[in-house]
Amino acid sequence: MQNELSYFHPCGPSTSAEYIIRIILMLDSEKIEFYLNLFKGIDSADLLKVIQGTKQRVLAPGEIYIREGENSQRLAYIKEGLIRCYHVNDKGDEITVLLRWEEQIIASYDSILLHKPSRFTYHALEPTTVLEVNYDEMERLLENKPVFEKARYHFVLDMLAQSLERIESFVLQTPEERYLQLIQDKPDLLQRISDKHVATLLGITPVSLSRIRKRIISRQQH
Amino acid sequence: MQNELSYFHPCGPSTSAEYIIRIILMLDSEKIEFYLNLFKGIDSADLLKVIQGTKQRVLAPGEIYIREGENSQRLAYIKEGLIRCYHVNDKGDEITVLLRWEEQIIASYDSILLHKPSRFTYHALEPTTVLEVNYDEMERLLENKPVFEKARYHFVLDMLAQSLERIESFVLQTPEERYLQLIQDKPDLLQRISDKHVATLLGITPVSLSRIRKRIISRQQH
DNA sequence: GCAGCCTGTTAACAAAAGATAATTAATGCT
DNA sequence: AGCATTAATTATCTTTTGTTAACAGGCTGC
Repeated sequence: MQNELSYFHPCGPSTSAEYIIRIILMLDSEKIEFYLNLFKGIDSADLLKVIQGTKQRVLAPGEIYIREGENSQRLAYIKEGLIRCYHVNDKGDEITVLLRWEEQIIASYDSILLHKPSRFTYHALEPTTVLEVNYDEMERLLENKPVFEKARYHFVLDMLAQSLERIESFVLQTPEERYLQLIQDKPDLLQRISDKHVATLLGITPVSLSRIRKRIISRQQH
Repeated sequence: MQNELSYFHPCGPSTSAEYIIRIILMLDSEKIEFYLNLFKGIDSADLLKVIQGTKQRVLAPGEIYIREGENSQRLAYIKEGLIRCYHVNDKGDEITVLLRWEEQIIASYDSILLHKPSRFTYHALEPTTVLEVNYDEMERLLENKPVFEKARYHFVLDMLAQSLERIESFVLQTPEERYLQLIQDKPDLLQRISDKHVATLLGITPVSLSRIRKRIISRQQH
């Protein structure tokens, strides 16, 4: 990342447009997609600073991204792969609290939203590529920039809508209905992760999920 | 509300400070609390416009505030009382999806977040006083005002933190644990609403909640 | 007062879920 | 290939929940 930009010294640019064009030429399309996603229409000088602070990382399957107890300010866009956020209960079982995949944003919401150490561990389930920024730094950098404010508002709004939908599913649906909904909404997910992670995500045990699947199949045959 | 401000004509104010002071003198303290809550530090001219668009409403117990199918842009601060958001399932049972009380904000998130008709009905459970604005109007009025962007970001961030906490409770806790948590976090709530509403809020049936209570009591005696 | 309505409790039964353990299938590693 | 590890299924048993219905207490309206 740093390499890509080392050729470019931002000393007195003639116009904003020139800035943008030169940056874009240096970046691969995935990264541009990421920035446009996060900061639609932001001022180019600010955009440059953000780009300079962005790191690309590749996580191996099983690799921990944010550890429990850590106060991580990492905000990452998942370019490819799958990240699981889990909690270890008293019995030592890992409970999946959140799953995030390509084109989604991941962060320790304990640290970023509540300013406290993460109660969860975040790790990759597949080879995962993320583009990461430091939230604190970025916020300091872009404080009082209207476009940034708007961008992050819409980002949080989006997460809120998703969260409320998930709450609804717990209140209004049975575990079986939640499972059927999931395979409808994201059918490839079941090929990618183990059932036990799906189970805890749905709020049930792996054994129970296995029975639900059996029930569904026997109903189809009938 | 309209009355209180009809004496005041904003034609060429000398300073922002003067604006603010004159408005504050005309308002009762609860309303000021509301505005400060929503727009910490906003420009006084904008604040005035928002105030002019704010209505105070009193809802009788049982009175519907937002009806299912409605596309309501109401964003309300609950000054006093309790509003329940519920869904009627195929069997005709009402399922409580959300409960909001004094000092909280209530809105149809279907309409405001997703721009579609509300799938839920919102109604008062107690005599309830709300201060309401039209979200669309307000957004148009305050577009590109940095302080407003910041305020609404923090408001949504707050709701997101609450939502994520509730999701956690469904994934990590049993119904009984959720119930115990609720009476710890908000003990007065149980005196104010019926058990059946608590039950569906926890994702269980009223019968089941009754049994949970019995179990807890018998365990205490033992 | 009384009938009707609603709420909460209890009972009885069916269905589903949790816990545990054993078995089988799949996967990875050397 | 063979061994070890992990995941998924199945079985058994216990616990919990859902469902339905009955019943008691409280409240309301007439």
